[in-house]
Amino acid sequence: MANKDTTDPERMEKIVSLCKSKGFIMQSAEIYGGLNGCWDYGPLGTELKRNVKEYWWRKNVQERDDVLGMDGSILTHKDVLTASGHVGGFSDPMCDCLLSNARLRADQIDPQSGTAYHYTGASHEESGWSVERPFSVLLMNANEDENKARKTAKQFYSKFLKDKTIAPKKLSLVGESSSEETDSTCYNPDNGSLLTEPREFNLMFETRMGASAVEDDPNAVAYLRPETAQTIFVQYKNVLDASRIKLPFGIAQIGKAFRNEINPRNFTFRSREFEQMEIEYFCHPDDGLKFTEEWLQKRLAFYDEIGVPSSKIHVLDVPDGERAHYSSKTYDLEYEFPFGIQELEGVAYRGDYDLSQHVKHSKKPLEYFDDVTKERFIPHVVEPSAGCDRTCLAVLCEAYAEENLAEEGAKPDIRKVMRFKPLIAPIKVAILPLLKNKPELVAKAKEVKNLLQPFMNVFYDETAAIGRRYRRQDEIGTPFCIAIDFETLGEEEGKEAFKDTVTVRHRDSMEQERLAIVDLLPWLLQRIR
RNA sequence: GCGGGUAUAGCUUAGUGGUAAAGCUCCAGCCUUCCAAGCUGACUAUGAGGGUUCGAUUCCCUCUACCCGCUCCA
Repeated sequence: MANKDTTDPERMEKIVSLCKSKGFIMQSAEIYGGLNGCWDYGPLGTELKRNVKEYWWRKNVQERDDVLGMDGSILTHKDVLTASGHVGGFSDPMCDCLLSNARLRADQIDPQSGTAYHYTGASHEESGWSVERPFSVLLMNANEDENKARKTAKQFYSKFLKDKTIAPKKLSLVGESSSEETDSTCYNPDNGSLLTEPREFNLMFETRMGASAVEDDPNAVAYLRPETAQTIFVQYKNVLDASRIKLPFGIAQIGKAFRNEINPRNFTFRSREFEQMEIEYFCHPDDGLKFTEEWLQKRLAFYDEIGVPSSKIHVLDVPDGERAHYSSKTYDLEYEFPFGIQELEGVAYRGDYDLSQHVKHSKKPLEYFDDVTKERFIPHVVEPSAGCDRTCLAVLCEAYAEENLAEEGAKPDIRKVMRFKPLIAPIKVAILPLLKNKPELVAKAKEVKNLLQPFMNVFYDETAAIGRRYRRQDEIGTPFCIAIDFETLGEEEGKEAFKDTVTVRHRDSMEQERLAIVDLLPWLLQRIR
């Protein structure tokens, strides 16, 4: 593992700020104070995300003979997620220590025996302060007496003091205290403090379907899917039968998934609502590991093509014990975000776990029959599962750049540039008449705009000076700017040959070249795909 | 979920228990023949809710969101 610190909070702040001010990504429901862990994509962010998804779809579905698409429902039958293990195994009961706030897994606490002392509250006579709240302490060593328990209890009650200058020992415990011998998992083994009741942390959003009259009907429960994968497994047989495809083949899906994360963090990186781009690739059991390696390479190439170079991606071969129990091989693709090295995608060899679970729970046969070898088996699955929002965030982070264009010694002139690959850029080309108060230039520019608009996302701008307009496009990552000038009109003495040509200005180099208007469309199409 | 921090205009920041300031951006106009020129003008803000107060953006409480550290992450 690389231990060098790649974090850069200031850079991240600038990126977040640019995302908002330019309309890439905004906080959800901002005017109402925001919704925790939810984000909205603005006009440019939406274009960017569409481009990422469309390119992913093109490369992984349309340009392959062995991958088919689907689009499953978000509301998910509870039995599907029971079979997958999400309903039962996805939640660990957790307890919090009332004294230290440490969080413990309830099923990992060993029973402690000793004498439990119970208190009902505490007060501070001089200030008149008091609190009523039951609390208990377990003394686990025979050589400790109640003074130890009282001391711990006072520490607990002192947490409720507003005046932090009052020492815990100045408090008086109130109410009847009682004690008994016990053997219990209700106490923190480290300090004897009472723990909270075990609480379930299921990360799935639960909802109820149908009329409100059935509110208590357990059969009305449905979930927002916590991953897109299960909708694929559940439809695997239907897709197979409907499409006449043969193993090995994949089913791809782009769609929303939802997890009630305890702690959303890092801008859009960990959100409660997020979009996945997943392929479940079904194959013969003998081929699983081979395809895992193949998909890893394919996925790395993909990131490179959209502007996230492999040099910034760390491939983690997830070691034994850290993989999901059903996976015998998992690669995590991690990107050097400004807030740390974090996972973009997992390529997991899931064996036949998912399909077998659905066979077991649905009692429907999901075997594959190979007509050539006469074999009947449950296919194994390789799953490249990418986070779409994370990918977009990585693209944004990677694209962000600042340049100082000023001469040495002069005051800095900072150019902000989003160096998106043209393929991914929200706007492909900006059409700019050199001046707006010359109607011929404006008319010609609009002509060029109308020529290109049916084929790509273009932007027309006639306000302000041309240099300013170039910089504006730099900030939102438009790779090409077309300027319509007087030479375009063919009115310049001695430059009649330039009639119906324009200058194309390149975002990254700021260099310009002259192209005939008739050549523009093919020239651009070649560069934006 | 715990601890710490933050919240003033689209962005970045001032400031104050008594009319909230600036730069940039944006918009309109003038000007402008290729990289944020200049001039004029306009718009826009104290996260939400309570409390104290004659008066709160400022002090207090609660909530919400964001950031950092834990924790968690099938």
